Amino acid sequence: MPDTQDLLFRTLADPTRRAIFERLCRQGEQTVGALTSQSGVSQPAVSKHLGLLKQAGLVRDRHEGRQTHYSAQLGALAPLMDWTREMAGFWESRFDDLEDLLKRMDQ
Amino acid sequence: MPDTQDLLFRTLADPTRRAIFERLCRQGEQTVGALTSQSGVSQPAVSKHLGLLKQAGLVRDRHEGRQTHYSAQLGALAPLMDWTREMAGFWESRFDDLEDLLKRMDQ
DNA sequence: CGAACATATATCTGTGTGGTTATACGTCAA
DNA sequence: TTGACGTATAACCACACAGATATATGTTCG
Repeated sequence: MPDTQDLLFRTLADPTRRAIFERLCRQGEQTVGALTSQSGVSQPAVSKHLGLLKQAGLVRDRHEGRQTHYSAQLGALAPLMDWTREMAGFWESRFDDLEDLLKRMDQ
Repeated sequence: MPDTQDLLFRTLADPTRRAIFERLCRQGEQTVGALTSQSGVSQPAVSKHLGLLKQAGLVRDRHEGRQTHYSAQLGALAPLMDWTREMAGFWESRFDDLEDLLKRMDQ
């Protein structure tokens, strides 16, 4: 069972899938057909990508007649932002430590 | 030729590789041996991961005698933060648009 | 020099997964 | 009900790639 960050990174690692997600972010809710027409891959491939995006919590689906509308769930990106900030934070704290050390050495 | 974001996402998608990078972020510069001892995979595997991390600009290497020291290059995470912010930005702007629409409808 | 060590490269293998086509499932219109 | 449509699922294939083992490259020490 992969943790949330792993699932997010793995899900967004594929260019086609990420492009679909980006499109949903930029242009809002879209049907599978609309997404397929600009994806460069077949409709089943798009459905599969959407399934994985949904599994990662990155999209919602809404059924309306025979169409399915998908939309981005931006909240799902939070763990990614947290992770990035955390990594940057570790770096900065180590940098501060170094700075302190240099200051003490300077005395 | 993959763009920077694609390379970043793909590089960080692997759990073993991401763990190595995290360790370098948390604990600073490490030798290949030190990284190997806690990675759960073989030394060649670690070397290969470090090679990919380096290719993505996420780590630097410094040779000292027969050891190689690796350290995290946090600047390389910037495109990732930019992308995340961009996606969140699109979402917010669409939210603002909706708000505007509702306001106009309210009049 | 030769041996132990640290890391990198070579080669191979198994598997995960993105892609396809074919088909099933649900919905709307006639 | 029949047929067209929109989407999802099934079955299959090809390929990328993470991992292993074996070996090469380079370094320190005796």
